[in-house]
Amino acid sequence: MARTDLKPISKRPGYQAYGRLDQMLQIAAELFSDRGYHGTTVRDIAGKAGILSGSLYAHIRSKEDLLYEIVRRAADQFISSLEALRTRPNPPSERLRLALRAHVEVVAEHPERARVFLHEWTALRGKRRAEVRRLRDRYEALWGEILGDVVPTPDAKYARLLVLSAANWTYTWYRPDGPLSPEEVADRFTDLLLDGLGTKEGSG
Amino acid sequence: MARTDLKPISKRPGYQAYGRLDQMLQIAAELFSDRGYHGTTVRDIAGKAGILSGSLYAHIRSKEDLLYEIVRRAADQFISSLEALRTRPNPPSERLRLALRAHVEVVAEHPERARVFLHEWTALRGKRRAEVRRLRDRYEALWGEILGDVVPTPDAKYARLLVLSAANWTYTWYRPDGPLSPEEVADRFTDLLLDGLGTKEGSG
DNA sequence: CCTACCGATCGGTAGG
DNA sequence: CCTACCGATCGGTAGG
Repeated sequence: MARTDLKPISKRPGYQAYGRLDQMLQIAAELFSDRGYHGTTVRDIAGKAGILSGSLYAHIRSKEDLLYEIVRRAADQFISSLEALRTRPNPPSERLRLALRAHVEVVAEHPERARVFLHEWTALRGKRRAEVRRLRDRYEALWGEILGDVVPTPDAKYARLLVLSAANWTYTWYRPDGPLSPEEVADRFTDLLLDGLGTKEGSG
Repeated sequence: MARTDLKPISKRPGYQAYGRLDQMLQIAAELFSDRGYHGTTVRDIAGKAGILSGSLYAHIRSKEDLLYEIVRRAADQFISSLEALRTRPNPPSERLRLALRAHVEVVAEHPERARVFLHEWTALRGKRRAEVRRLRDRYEALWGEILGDVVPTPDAKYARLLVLSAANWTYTWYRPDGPLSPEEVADRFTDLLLDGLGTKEGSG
């Protein structure tokens, strides 16, 4: 399970180091999110980085390297933010609230990475695509754990789908510069999910 | 507001007529859904239709014509299926149930068109993109009407986001050949949304 | 709908 | 990271 195919010029620790490679990954994530993987050219990416397209290949081996690395790191963020909650001894409904907060916060922090993780990953092929699918399955399994403690078993499947839908769709509408904080969004969703929205019945 | 830029060779009534153009739209929808608009070539489309790429242009003026026409027709389906419910005098929660059924049924009938409508539309540019955005806004406004009758005003905004998330995310996981009927999915979601999923509390 | 193409652009490389 | 490319493929067209 090769961790990455990026050129081993230097062993950079993480996304936040802001070396040249990290900068290129950030630029690529924005463009892939905006125009899609196939709608983005290596010249677009190089141009935004202030270099010529050929020079990109001093840092990467292929365009797909960039997509893979963005997706893999985003998956790590989503997964580890949920795993961090497992150790805390909270009641199930509180764990649901914290999990939704964690998810929306990851989306809010880097919407472009979230979008690439949740959609553009389909442009990956072969082994890398299969690996990303496993990461996605793992993330969904973590949600299954959380929901299994909240909802009776026969409903847990639909509950998981419902919660994941709400969580995953956020990247299509949430704007970090908008009026809603990630926490506010997550808490409203949690309240509506736990209590239900049927509070006006009989009036129609 | 030009309705279409397709060549006016013949005035075909609708999608179900299965003339040559409709067949090409169906093929294009499947490929766009599968590989994305930019990931699909006109040679892919022509190949699946059993002709050469140049021959496509006897039916269309550009590749974008195909995308636009698929998206426009899909939008019509989603919108009219919700508008059809407005005339019926149902209680609000029942209208929510019927609306979710209608949405999931449209997704289930043609998942590839739903996917193109809900995602690949972003590949459209200029006027066509703006027009599709208006169609999407209109669809969301119809949901706003429905939710406004179910939920108290301050929560209606989040309720609409929650329901639309559940509805719109279905195309990513729903499989027509799977064990779940559209109605079953919609009804489970409706029950969970109306009643809430917090039924195990205190056990964790 | 085919034959036969076109200019533009694509991802990527060699050699500095 | 640049100069200078490469072969392949792209969306699309002219003329039948």
